[in-house]
Amino acid sequence: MPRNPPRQDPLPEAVELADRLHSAAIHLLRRLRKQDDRAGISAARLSALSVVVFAGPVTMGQLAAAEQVAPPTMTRLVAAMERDGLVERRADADDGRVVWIHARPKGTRLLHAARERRVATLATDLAALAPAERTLLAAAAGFIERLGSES
Amino acid sequence: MPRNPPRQDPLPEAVELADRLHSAAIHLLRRLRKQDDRAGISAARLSALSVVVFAGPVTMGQLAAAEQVAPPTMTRLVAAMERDGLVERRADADDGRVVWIHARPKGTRLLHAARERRVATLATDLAALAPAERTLLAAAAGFIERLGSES
DNA sequence: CGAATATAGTTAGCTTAGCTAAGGAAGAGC
DNA sequence: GCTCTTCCTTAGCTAAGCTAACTATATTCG
Repeated sequence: MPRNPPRQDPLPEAVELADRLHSAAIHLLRRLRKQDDRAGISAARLSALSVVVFAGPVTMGQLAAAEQVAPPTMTRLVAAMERDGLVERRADADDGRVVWIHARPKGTRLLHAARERRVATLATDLAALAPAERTLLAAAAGFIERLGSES
Repeated sequence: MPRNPPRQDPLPEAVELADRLHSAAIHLLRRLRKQDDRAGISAARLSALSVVVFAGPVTMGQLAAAEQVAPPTMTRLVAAMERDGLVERRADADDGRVVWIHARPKGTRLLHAARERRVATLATDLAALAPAERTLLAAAAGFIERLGSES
C-alpha cells in the first residue's frame, strides 16, 4: 500500500477534505438538477445564462473560458438557449469572427425564476442552519470558486 | 446581515448563497473530473465505487439509493465497473432477485490511487489556505451533505 | 395450491454535457 | 498576396441521467 509519497506528503486531512468536497458537490448538484429541470433549464445552461445576464454581452470565447468548458460545448449550450429564445447572437461590427451573446428578456426572466425555484427548496434547508453557518457556507463557496480559477 | 428568518419570503441572502453553492459545485466538479479522467475513472463511478469499498458489499438498490440515482443509472455504472474488473456481482443465496456488489482488489487499489491523484492537485491549492479555512471548508462539506440527505 | 400483486434489476431509447479532431472564415504579419 | 493565427462551428464519440416497459423472483391471499 502507498506509504509515503515522495512529494511533500499532502496532509491526510487534505485527502479527506478533497473526498468530502467531491462527494458533497456531486450530491448537491444531483439535488439541484432536479429542481432546475422543473424550471425548464439544465444546470449547465443556467450557469452559462447567469454569466450572460450578469456579466453583460460576452463573446463565445469569453463565455467558454468563464465556464471552463471547451468551445464546442459552449456552442451547443448557446445554440440550445438561442433556440429557446433565452439569448441572442450578434455579429461583432469590427471582427467578423467573434459572436456576441446577449441576454433576451425571456432569458433574464427565466434566470430569476430559476433562482426563486432553487431557493424555494434550498432556503428551507438553509434556514435550518444558524446564521453563522450560512456565513460559513458563503465563505466556503468563495474558497471553492477561487480554487477552481487557479488552474 | 442575517436578521430573523421568518420562513416564508426566503432571505435574499439565501438566494445568493444558493447561486454561489450551485456555481461553486459546478466548477469544482468540472475541475475534479479532469483529474479523475486521468486516473481512468469518471466522477460518478468513483463516487459509487467509494460506497462499495467503504460500505462493504451492497445491493444494487442500496447503491442506487446511496448515490441518489435511478436504478437503471446504477445498473450502467456497475456494468462499466464490472467490465473494468473493479467490482464483482454476486447472487444472493436466499433471494434470487437481489445482486450484491463486492469490491475487487483492483477497485480498491484504483479508489485509493484516485484519492491520491485528486489530492495531488487539490492539496496544493488547499495548502495555500490557512488551517482555519480548511476547517471551515470541512464543516461546509458536512452541511452540504446534510442538506442533500434531507430530501 | 394457484392467481394476483409486489419487489429487484435490467433493457431500450431518449436527452444532455463533455471531449477531440477537423474545418471554415476572418484577421494579422511578413 | 500568402501564410499563420484566431474564433467559432461541425461531426462524431463517450458518459450520465431519466422514464417506460420488461423479466424474474417473492409474497400474499382467496
